[in-house]
Amino acid sequence: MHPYFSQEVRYAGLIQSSVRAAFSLLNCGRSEGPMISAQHSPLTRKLSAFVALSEAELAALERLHQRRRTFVAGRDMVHQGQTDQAAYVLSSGWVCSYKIQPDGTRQIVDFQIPGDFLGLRSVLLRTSDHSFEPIVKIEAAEVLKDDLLKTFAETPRLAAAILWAASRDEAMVVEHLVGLGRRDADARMAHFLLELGSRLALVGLGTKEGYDCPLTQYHLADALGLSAIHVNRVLRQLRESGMATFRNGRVSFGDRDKLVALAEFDPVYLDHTGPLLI
Amino acid sequence: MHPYFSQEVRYAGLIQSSVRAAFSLLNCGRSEGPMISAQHSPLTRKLSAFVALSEAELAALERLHQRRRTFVAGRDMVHQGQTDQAAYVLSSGWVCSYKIQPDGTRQIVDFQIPGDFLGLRSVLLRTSDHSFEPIVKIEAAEVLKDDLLKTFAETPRLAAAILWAASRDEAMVVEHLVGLGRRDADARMAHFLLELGSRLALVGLGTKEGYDCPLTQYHLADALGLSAIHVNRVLRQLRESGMATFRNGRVSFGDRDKLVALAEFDPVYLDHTGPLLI
DNA sequence: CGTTAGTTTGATGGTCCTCAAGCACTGTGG
DNA sequence: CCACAGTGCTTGAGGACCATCAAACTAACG
Repeated sequence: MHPYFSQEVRYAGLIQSSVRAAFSLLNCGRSEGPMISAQHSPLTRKLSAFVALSEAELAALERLHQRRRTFVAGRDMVHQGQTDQAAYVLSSGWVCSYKIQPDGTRQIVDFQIPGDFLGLRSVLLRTSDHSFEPIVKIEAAEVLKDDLLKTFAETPRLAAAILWAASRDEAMVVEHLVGLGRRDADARMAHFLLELGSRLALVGLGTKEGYDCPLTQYHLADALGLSAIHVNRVLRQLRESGMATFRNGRVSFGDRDKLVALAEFDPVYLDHTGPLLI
Repeated sequence: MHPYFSQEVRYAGLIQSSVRAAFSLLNCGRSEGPMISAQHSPLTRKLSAFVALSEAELAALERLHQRRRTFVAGRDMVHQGQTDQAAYVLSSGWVCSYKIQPDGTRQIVDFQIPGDFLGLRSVLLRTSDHSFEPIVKIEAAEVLKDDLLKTFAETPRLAAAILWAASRDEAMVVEHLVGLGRRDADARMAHFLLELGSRLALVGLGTKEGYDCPLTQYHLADALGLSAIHVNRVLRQLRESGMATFRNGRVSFGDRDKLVALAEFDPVYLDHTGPLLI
């Protein structure tokens, strides 16, 4: 027998399930389902905002969180070029994915917050070409290939929901690119704070008023393509104009409408609820 | 029967094939195959650079190009939010994908050159959230869902090769983001010209010396996050320093090593030949 | 209590944008 | 054939935005 055969069959099962699931989603809409509360994992809360999951699916999702691991802040979880077999679901803490330039400067591509996947692509397609670093001590559920495949095979609609989440992540990267190219520092910061707020609210870690945020001004600088010093000035200006305050690890929105106008923030790219497969 | 059933089965077949194919690729390497010449389509040339394709696969690839269509320059092929059933393979001409900001500014996310797919994701996953505009009159092969599925089912290694190409496109977007965040105008331009050169050379549309390029300085500006005026000055500087000339629709490399050094151009993200699924 | 990481502020200067205008080329219509 | 408009390229001058350098300040921590 072909040495890869068993894996091959499993992969086929995975994606076959996910495709079937996508069609199921077309017919379910956001109908009523089990109540989602703070006891559920962030990933569950995120997916439940867009897809009504059954009790069985909820249970399967929670089972994905069995292999709990922790990582200390500051040491890379995944390096460029590493072909890591496992993906992770972040359950608490923050991570950033970034690339280092030859001249030593760093560009942060995206942040991962609880409920987000890490390294999903390195499992499904190829090695990651950027690195992952925990920003604080994090807790993540290691998801081995086999666990993932098993879950997907048993609860195929989950596969579709997770692929949907991956596609949303891609849209965020594109929006990030647009911000770097065509927004000034103020609008970039405003947009960033608002996007993060929307993402966190989805997993119960923030409200319209604000959210806790462990990022330093250096993180913001590396994400937004600015110097840390200028980040500080921009934050001061947002604070003094009453739009938003970022102090002591807490982001507080003041005049949210003004902030949205400054950022030209249009959250459709975060909220696309349309069918996954047409 | 479920109204989507037949499509569902086809999708499952598609992805199942592609997964099986990915494993096949693991065992083939870049072994010898049929000779690839300029008579083949650009897509064929691109994929053949990384995967040895059989005669049958080559023939299937060419058959994908049957439904030829042309589009005039300047009018959008796909609008944001449009759920288009078809994807396209570009066979001649250039296209750009972009997003328009509320304030009217434009950010070009990527350019498509012959051999590239357009709207592949809108077929497989969801509606595109950016627009596509032909830069010159183009010729593209319309690939209907059913054609694609049939091809993939019959020649599964093609599915893997095409997924590989999609993953490469994603890596280019990330690299673009890094450039906007952390490179100055000169390095950004140098990097852009080099990347484009590598991509074009892969489909036989350029050499180490240079390539034809229909982009205006406004296109460059919108892609690189600069003003058209500054693009002009940067091009002049590259020209006067003998590194590269962009005039009359032609990019000519002068001192390529110097250009690579200026851009800190490291083409690994374009050349990753590793296994697709591990 | 010294060290380190992170924040804050000021001063200076470079990069790149904006406004303005001229030039080259192409196609169109009188 | 020439006037004219349209598109794209080129150059100059002035100024906004943001980086860099320098340094003080706070809080956490062993």
